[in-house]
Amino acid sequence: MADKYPHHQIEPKWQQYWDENKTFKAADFSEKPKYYILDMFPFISGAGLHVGHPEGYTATDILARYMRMRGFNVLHPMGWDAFGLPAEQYAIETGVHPSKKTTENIATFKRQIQSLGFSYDWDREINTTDEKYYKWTQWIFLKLFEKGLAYEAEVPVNWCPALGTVLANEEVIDGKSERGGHPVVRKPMRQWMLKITAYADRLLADLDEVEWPDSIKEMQRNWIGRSEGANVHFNIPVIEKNITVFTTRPDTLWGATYMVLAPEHPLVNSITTTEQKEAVQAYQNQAGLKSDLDRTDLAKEKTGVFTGHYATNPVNGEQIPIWISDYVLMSYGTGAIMAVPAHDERDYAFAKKFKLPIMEVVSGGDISTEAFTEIEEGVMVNSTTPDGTFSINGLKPSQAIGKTIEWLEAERKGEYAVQYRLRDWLFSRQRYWGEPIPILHDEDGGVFPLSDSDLPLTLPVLEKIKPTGTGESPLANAKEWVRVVDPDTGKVYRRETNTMPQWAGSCWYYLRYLDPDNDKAGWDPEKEKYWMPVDLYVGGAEHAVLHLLYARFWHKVLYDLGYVSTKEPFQRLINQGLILGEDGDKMSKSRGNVINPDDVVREYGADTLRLYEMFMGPLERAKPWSTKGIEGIFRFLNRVWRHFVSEGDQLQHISNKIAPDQGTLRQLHATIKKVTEDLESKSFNTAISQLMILNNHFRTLEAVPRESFEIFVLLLSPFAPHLAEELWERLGHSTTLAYEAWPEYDQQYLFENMIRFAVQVNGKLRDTFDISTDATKDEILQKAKSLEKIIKYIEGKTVVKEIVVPKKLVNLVVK
RNA sequence: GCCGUGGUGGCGGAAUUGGUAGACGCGCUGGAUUUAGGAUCCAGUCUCCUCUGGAGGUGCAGGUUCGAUUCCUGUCCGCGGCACCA
Repeated sequence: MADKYPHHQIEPKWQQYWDENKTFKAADFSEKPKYYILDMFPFISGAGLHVGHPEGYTATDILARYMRMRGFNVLHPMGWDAFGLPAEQYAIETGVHPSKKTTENIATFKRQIQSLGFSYDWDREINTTDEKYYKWTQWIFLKLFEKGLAYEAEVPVNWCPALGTVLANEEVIDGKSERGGHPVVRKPMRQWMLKITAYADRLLADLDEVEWPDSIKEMQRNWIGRSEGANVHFNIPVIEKNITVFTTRPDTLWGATYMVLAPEHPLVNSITTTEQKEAVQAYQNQAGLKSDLDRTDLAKEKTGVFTGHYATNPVNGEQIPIWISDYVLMSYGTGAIMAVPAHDERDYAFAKKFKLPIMEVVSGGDISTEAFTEIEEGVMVNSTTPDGTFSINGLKPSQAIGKTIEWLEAERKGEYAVQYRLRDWLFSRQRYWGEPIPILHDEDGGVFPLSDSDLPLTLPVLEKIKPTGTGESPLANAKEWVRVVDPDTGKVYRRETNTMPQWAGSCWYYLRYLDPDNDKAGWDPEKEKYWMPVDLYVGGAEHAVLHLLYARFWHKVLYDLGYVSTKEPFQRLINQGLILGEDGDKMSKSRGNVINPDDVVREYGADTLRLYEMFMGPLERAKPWSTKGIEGIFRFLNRVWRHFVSEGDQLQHISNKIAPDQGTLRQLHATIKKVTEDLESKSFNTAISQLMILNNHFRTLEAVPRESFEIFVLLLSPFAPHLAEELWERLGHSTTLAYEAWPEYDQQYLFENMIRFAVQVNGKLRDTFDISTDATKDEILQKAKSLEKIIKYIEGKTVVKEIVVPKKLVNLVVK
């Protein structure tokens, strides 16, 4: 191993140099154009970094370094997302306070990240659990509250009576608690909600303004789930009230043969007959145990109970039975639907199971076998009011929808409506390790926000973090903290004991990086105007919907209040794919396939790890780790080093005297072009293979001209910065190459005077030939047809078509 | 189930305004060097066949085209998300 290149010396040396010289400190305000490149900061767990983290971090680091060399003022920060479940669970199990464990874990993450030589401006490091940070998270919550976007509601949670605590979905497996296997029930509990639905239309519309992958935009659009239709009012004679349903298909009103309410619908009790009471209540209890996912999408078999009463169909006066079923969700629409089994698949399945009538109002399908749901095909039938004054018969469903809404509005039986699938954000957690919600309650149910000057509201230090047994947060155990007495009035308040979800801190961290030490404000508006928006945001695809939607929502609220100057926080977004274990499975402790970057750095060095992570394949794709693959990259860096640095530690095979030959110039400039273009398109893997090709070429030369080699070193430097800095220094430069100008290619060296053409006969490759680049089409054809192998194929046949693709191929079609 | 995404040699992958499939790397085979092993260097390496040539080949089945990994239809399988993991 003696002849391996000395990464153990080189890497710490340059990390120390960058640190001491603050090489990567980002200046607020500059003549240069700014570039804000952001990583999704890591969620801190006890497991430390795994090789999946550095994938995105390496990609952004390469681009950050590249952009500096292109003359940009680059902001590239890092911080820690450190509230959340793991530290709290650890505390419950071991008695170690979450803040202690979190501090240790952060130290590990930081050491690991720094060992990879990323060019972060460490003066901007942030930590969501730092009270100087979460003071401003709480401040934003107060802004949301003042704007009426935070409210309390009764919402079901996963309640585990045996553990005396509320569980996260993740902690519930098949209706049992992960720890102990105790039964878990859905229990309504008072919760803080954020009214993200008030921003649904803007969250949807402004997706057009950001440069994100179409697939991510599509997922967000589907998540928001805008649908247009009508609210229709059905009279319920027994209670002399209306129940409003939302439907996207008001044209099928004449086909509504029954109505379904969500089991939790507030009117269920009042419209249930005595005979049905028992069955309805049993069903309600049962439905309460299921999650929405179990109730709707995963439920193959429909269930439900008849309430015993009827509703009046507003278009024809018919009495239709009212059922309850868990495929109707209280959280979507009005919690009630009109069921049109002939033209809705779910209603069809339900009607078949409970033998309810199926009435065709759009002809064109076969409703004896399945629901017919087309709206551009088919013709409305049986759709006339009893008095004959209104009919949509004969129309296409898509035309009938609008006409029916007009009629409903005129008759005051309904109106146009837009519904979103997006639900308000359940914002409270019954946990200790989160930001305290800065709210006081009085005995009469009054809610009082703290004033800005009371912030931060810090977490009380608890001797032991343990469940309260009531479902309240462990904070409720901190009696003195919870009880607040107004010094002026003597009035007693109770602090909110719920805390914020982990998402809160990550909803605005990109703003805190702009001004991390400001204790007067979350950030300085001038700095915000200079740096925002984030020019490139890189992180895991698993955040495609939730984190990105929540952060966009907060940003828009801050925009409305004038605290930020851009409508959207993240102008460009890239999602990196998962790095899988060597066995092709997701890395996890239980599978034993986790690769620890510490081991890789020790064995091969940071540059090798960085290069390998990028060489594995396209950034966005999931790809398996390979120990053999990383050795290949290590060999490449070794070859670079050993070819140019002698045993005696002197530069070799580099000449000041010779000029580059044509072949070298062409390879060199092709490499500048390819690497530059690949960096622009984030195709890191192919950029690296091009660098390998150039190095392979260099190694065939007696000596490489110094200027050519320097260009190679600069091109390599964003990928393998330690090695590049070391070579740069040995080439006689006294300062870092981090701000050297990025090489530019010259088109003239790429020119070749001969070009290779492929010759196909009937689309099959038969031969190739070389010809001058300025050859005419006729010359090319003539040459192609004169080739021995080609003559064999066209002899005695008629050439019916001759295709010449410039600079590529000739195809002769013969009969 | 719904939404999104992917499927190319033994492996990771390359090549798409439709134009020579398999760049680069790994692995493997042979050779050089070495007391030996490792490391390093050189050459070869999609599969098959009747081998100076030819046939097949990009999950599967079709279609469009002079020509399809690329476009279209259908289908199978893997992965990510599904609102309290983040």
